[in-house]
Amino acid sequence: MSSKVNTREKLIETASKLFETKGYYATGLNEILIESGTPKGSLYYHFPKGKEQLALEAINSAGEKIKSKLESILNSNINPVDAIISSIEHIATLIDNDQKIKDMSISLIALETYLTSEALRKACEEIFTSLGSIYAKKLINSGINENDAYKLGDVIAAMIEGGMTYSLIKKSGKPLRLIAEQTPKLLNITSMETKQSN
Amino acid sequence: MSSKVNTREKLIETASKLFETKGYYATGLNEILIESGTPKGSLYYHFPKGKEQLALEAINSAGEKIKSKLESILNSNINPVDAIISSIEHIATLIDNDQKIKDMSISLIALETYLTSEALRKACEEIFTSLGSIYAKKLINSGINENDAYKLGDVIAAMIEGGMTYSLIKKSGKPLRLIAEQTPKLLNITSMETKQSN
DNA sequence: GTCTATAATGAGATAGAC
DNA sequence: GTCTATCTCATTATAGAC
Repeated sequence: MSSKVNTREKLIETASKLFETKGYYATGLNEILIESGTPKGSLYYHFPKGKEQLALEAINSAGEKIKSKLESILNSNINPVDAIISSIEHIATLIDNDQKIKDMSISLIALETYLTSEALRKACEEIFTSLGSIYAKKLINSGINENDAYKLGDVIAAMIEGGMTYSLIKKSGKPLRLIAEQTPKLLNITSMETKQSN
Repeated sequence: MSSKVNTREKLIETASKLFETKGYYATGLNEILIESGTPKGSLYYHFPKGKEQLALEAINSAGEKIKSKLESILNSNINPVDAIISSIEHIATLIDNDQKIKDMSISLIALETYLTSEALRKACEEIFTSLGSIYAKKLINSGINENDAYKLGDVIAAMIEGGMTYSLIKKSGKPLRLIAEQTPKLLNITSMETKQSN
């Protein structure tokens, strides 16, 4: 039962949480070390390239969590519109209860780093693309044609990302709930168009 | 012709640009001073409370620019749907040409500071609220009822904010253009509903 | 009001013992 | 693989001459 894997994982876990909530530049390496109970030497053994390398792994870890959580929520509703709406309301509830981002969004670290680190930018880009695809696939399952579905998936993903920013800054899930309320308009027209041709 | 006002304004201007693009924590006071050609002593004369006070004024300055720019674009189209679409496409073009935020979004500094500075959080919240209202007022002018208009205004503002994040990270105006393309669906239904009762 | 020098702290990173 | 001591540099902020 060595700490071979655990130390590394614990570091990524802690870094992921702090980078997501406080941001990349506001989070010091020392803070990550103290909160994870790791000495500095171990960090540089596991992540020789330092903070940026740790951030890359933290972003990927956060991305996996966000993606799998979204997929699981979407899968609990057969109807894609209901599924997407409840995924939005789920985040709104999280923000109302606990006033910060945890396994919800990488917007902060993405905006902080896209100009300074191409590696981190690309990691964030891939996650954003994946989220759009997850929404798109749910729509495809309900009969919307692929082209429309991928367009809508990206629009929905971006809209929710913006909604999270609004909700966090306003300290209220309301902006997200307004988005949830308007979402059917975005989806129904497309699904009607495809169904009209039947 | 003293620098009484100019030094102060120049500092706010420079800080505003750097905070918007690089972020609050990644931007050092020294960087602001060098780029604006101001000695450190002057900064603390004009902003005794230091970086946070400067940031507050920088956020408000950026907010005013963003708001007035949006209003001017929306006013150049009578039709509210066309106006909103072209405001989105305008930002998309800016991002395609110049790969960073300038007088477009305060999302970055908002997400960086909402947990650590209530003053900055409130400043950002006010701007987000104002942007929603600007879209709402354009919709009200076209006959949409006030209640729906304010809901839609916030949704549109949040959606565009998320679209900017997506476009910046993807280094492409495409996400914003997809949003512009889908926007009529969001707006037409409401406007149809209100017009159907005529 | 302006400017320079400097303090005080904390950051990221490294060296080397164990 | 782990841990500690330390280096270097950049940060925000202050003191005091002009």
